[in-house]
Amino acid sequence: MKKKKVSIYDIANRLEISSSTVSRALNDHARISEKTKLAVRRVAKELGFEKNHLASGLITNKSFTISIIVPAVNRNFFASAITGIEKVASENGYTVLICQSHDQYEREVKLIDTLIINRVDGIIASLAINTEEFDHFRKAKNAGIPVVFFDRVCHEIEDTFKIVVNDFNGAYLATRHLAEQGFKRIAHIGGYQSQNIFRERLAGYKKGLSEFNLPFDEGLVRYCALNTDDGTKLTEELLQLKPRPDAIFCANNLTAISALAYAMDHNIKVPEALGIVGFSEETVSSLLKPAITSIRQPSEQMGKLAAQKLLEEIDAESSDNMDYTEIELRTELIVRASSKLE
Amino acid sequence: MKKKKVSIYDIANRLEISSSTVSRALNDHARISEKTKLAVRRVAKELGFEKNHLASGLITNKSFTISIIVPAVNRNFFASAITGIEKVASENGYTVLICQSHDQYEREVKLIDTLIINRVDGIIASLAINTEEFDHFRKAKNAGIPVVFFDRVCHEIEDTFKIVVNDFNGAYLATRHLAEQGFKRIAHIGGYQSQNIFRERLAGYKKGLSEFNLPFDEGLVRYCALNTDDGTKLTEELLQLKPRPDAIFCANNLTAISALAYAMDHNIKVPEALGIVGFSEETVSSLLKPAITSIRQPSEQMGKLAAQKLLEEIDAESSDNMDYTEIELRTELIVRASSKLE
DNA sequence: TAATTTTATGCAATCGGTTGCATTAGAATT
DNA sequence: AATTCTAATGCAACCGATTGCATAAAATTA
Repeated sequence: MKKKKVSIYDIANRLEISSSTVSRALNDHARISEKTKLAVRRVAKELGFEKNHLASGLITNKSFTISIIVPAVNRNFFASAITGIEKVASENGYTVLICQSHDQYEREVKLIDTLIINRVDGIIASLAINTEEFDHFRKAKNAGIPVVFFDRVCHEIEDTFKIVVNDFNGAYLATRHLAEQGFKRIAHIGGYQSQNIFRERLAGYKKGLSEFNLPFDEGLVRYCALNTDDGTKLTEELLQLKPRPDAIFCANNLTAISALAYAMDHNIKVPEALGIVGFSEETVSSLLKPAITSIRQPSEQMGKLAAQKLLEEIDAESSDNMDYTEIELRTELIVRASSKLE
Repeated sequence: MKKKKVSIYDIANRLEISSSTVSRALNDHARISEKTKLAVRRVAKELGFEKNHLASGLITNKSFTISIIVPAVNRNFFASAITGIEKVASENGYTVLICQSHDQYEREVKLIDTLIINRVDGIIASLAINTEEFDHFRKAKNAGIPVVFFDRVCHEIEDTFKIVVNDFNGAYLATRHLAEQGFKRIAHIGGYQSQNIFRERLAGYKKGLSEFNLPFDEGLVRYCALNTDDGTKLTEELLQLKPRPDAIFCANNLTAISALAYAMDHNIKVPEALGIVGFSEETVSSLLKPAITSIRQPSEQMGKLAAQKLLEEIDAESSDNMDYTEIELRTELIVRASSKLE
């Protein structure tokens, strides 16, 4: 049984004033004298008063809770984004509800429903890999709940902030780097093209190729859910092609790691016989032998920005005058052993 | 601006009955006729009614929210425990609030305060590595909020459920395995001994040694926070000893991965010149070359159990008749290349 | 000193459900 | 037909904080 807690009425009784005065004093209302405010604060502290958010939320129609929906929390990129979001949120007195879609569209839809019912004040989301339809987010918007997308964003809904990195450029940097190292047949393990970011990464890959006059060959490209199983299977497929590709640019890091594992299993020397570059970093990227070259994304920064934009929108009186820009951050190429031919 | 929503009063008006009847009908109260219930449900659906949890929570003093506090969400063990907790929680209509202590005692204390203020219905926690004092958890208990510990548990507070694995046995299995493979000088990178699980793992290690008549040598043991930096530094220290250890049993997986990385950097062949075994699995454990032998923990199962026990305690009228057992699950040795001499 | 303004506080309704107790209508019993 | 019982529903208080409006007290002005 949860204990009864100290309420503003207890403070009011003790000081023989009304509860409205206590409420106003605690909220630092201008119409309350300094003397009363001090007294109220003192007694509040004395009794160990803690505001009941349920009660104030009921009347102000706010929960001071925002929610994050990500595919999975155990990927480094999302974990650091979450860390960034949490920092900004807690600074502003918000609690953060973390939800995992496990990259399943159906779960994402259900989660949004739950969040609407629970009246969260805002939602930050990165789409499940198979989400191609966005009515659930529109439903949230219609319920008056602001939505901010990051990384895997939805362009179909225009009145939302979007925080992305320059995926095109990142992929271009990665591919160019491989070409500069002298690799000639550069394959690509990409994500399903339903997600914009993976289309961008494919486009950047193409640009990287063409800049070095390397032909784009659809046969060297594979699309998948970017998990380890896919990575292993598709690496095998690619490496059985004749002639064999001499490098792979992977659209995420898990597939890059599985590509590396596959190569080593089959005595294919990395980077001599196969150059590998990944996208976004895992904690272990630098620990693997050879360490994996990768595109670093400012994940925590993205999280912070997403949270800031969301709070901005929550605080705005009406969302009519919102300037819904898409914010694009820069990526960085981190060269490690898996792609360096010297 | 959040939109006004349909309330039970809207349903009551439409049907020209009282709000209490609507409330009871929706809660399937025995005293309401089937006919009325059906009508209420129909209209509720028609109008798109969604119960306001703030309002009902205010009066029932429940939030239908439970919270998890873990050191970090981006470790595989915690991520799967969270997944387990979420499954059980959502089946029972609870929302899960995930918090990260980032392995810092101070943050853990703050988080608990926030949770108490937010009136969560229960807390599931795995301690920060430097938590040696538990008043914050007692405070939660005193506020009437049940606490369940898992993995890194607190034995000082007796009236809580605790879900653990047999750390002693896991460590014993790991060490015995190394000894069986013929390794003679087995070192140990352990966690700070403030945490019970790391004391257990050390004890299991000792038993494994003694069973094979290998002497326990304090000089071969190091204690740390078990992050990658510590792992790298301490591996270096250990490998510079003369005579050099020929195997390392690491108390977690991150340190095992860094030990492997260090060895490969310095041309020390694994497993021939150095056997490595870790504790608990990361997604990449099996992808590394050589793949790392490890102790597998039933992490999702632990999460499920923790959630079940917590809900049990929440539902119990008074906590007097709770049977606070410590539940111990089994670990399993997964032998991979990093320790197999053949 | 009376009238007016300013400042500080209280009253009471409200948010949206829940619940103990009272009430009504209808069925069952005598 | 009168009485008792039961099933179904309504009344109204309540959870704890917020807030528009009223009012009292103090300060200022005429």
